[in-house]
Amino acid sequence: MTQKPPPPDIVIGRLPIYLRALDALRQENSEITSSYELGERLGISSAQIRKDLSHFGDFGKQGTGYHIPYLIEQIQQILKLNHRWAVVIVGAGHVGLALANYRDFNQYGFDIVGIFDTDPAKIGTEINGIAVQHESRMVDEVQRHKVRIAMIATPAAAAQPSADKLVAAGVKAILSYAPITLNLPPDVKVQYIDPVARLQHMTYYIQE
Amino acid sequence: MTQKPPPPDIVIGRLPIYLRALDALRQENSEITSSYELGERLGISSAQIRKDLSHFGDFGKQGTGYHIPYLIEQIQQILKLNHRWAVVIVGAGHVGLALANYRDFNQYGFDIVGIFDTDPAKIGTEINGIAVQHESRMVDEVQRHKVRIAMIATPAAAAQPSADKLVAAGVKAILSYAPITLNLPPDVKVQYIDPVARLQHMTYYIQE
DNA sequence: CCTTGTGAATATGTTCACAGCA
DNA sequence: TGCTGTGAACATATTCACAAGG
Repeated sequence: MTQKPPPPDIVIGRLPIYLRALDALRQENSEITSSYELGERLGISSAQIRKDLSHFGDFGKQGTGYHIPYLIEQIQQILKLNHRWAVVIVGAGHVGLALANYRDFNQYGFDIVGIFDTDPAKIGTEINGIAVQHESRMVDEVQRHKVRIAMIATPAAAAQPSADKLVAAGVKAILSYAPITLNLPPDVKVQYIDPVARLQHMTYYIQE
Repeated sequence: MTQKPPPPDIVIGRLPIYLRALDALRQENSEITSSYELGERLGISSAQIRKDLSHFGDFGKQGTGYHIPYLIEQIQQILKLNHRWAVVIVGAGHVGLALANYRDFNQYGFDIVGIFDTDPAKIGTEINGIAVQHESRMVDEVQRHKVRIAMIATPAAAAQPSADKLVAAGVKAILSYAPITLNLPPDVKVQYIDPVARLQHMTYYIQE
């Protein structure tokens, strides 16, 4: 198994899903699984799982399947999850607060090291043990903690300027909850989470 | 322009994004736009926008472009956004509360008509004018309000049973924040929002 | 000119189906 | 036998490039 072209982004996007399913299987004390079992759980074809994994190595054994702890280990390595990541949150509104309180980030290796806002009334309040700081402190703090990942939870109008500051301070990945398309250098990855758009997508299919 | 095959789902998923951009343009008092301008704003090729829209009709004028209010109207109609939708939230933890407080749902035509949880301590508390009710009341309330859309914000273990109850009560679309793949009848649409998976996707690309 | 709508060409993604090995 | 890994076949999605109309 060798191939020059980088693995497709869509494949990278499925690895976290596989990881999730593998974690659940481990919790159930399984040692071994197969592309068929994984596929069944995830509603994905077994062939797709095998082909996806084959981009990164030969992780399975013919006739047997995949050793769960080993495969988890490998996927974590591929996704660079074998160390913790520092993350900041921009915006301390309802979304920012929910993110700060979300325990899964810590559990999966992401440490919230700062929350920033421009509203003086919010500065100094503590969320989940982290003090809200003024956004003017953001660039310094991002550099000090070598933060590479940010979550933007500001109003739409504030998102682009905040993103620019984050990028200038060294951030390389942004998860944005603001409903606008951000303009960023090509080496910075962005992902958008837009619940309203997701609902609007589904209404198309609902019969009246 | 005629075509038998239904428009691809991926195209439906982009319509809300187009709507968002058109709304922004309208706010800036533009009357007319082009596939080029839209594409520029959204980081999408103009050809893709034209082809996407062509699945539903001839909305533009050669040499001129698209009339913004007209195109907004048309897309809203396609996505069935020309009336309001009743929505329930399952789970009154941090995520459920953030969703309940999120003003955009109301602004874009989605009315939160109920929030449900199983924790006795939460029952009766009010969020954004909506009382949290016990989950045992959920099926009745969903039927009473003819709810077709639900957002699930429960722990992973509770998500599938909740989804089953929702579907039994008539829900046709589920936006799930629980990190598991739900098993549902084919006429029920699901979308997942999983911030941890999104972060894990992006870490792949971050150079150390 | 400018911009749409669209076949044709290309690129990307998924599934099939099976050789090969435990 | 039971499962992986993978070329080949197929299906889907995107871009090209241009005729036609304002």
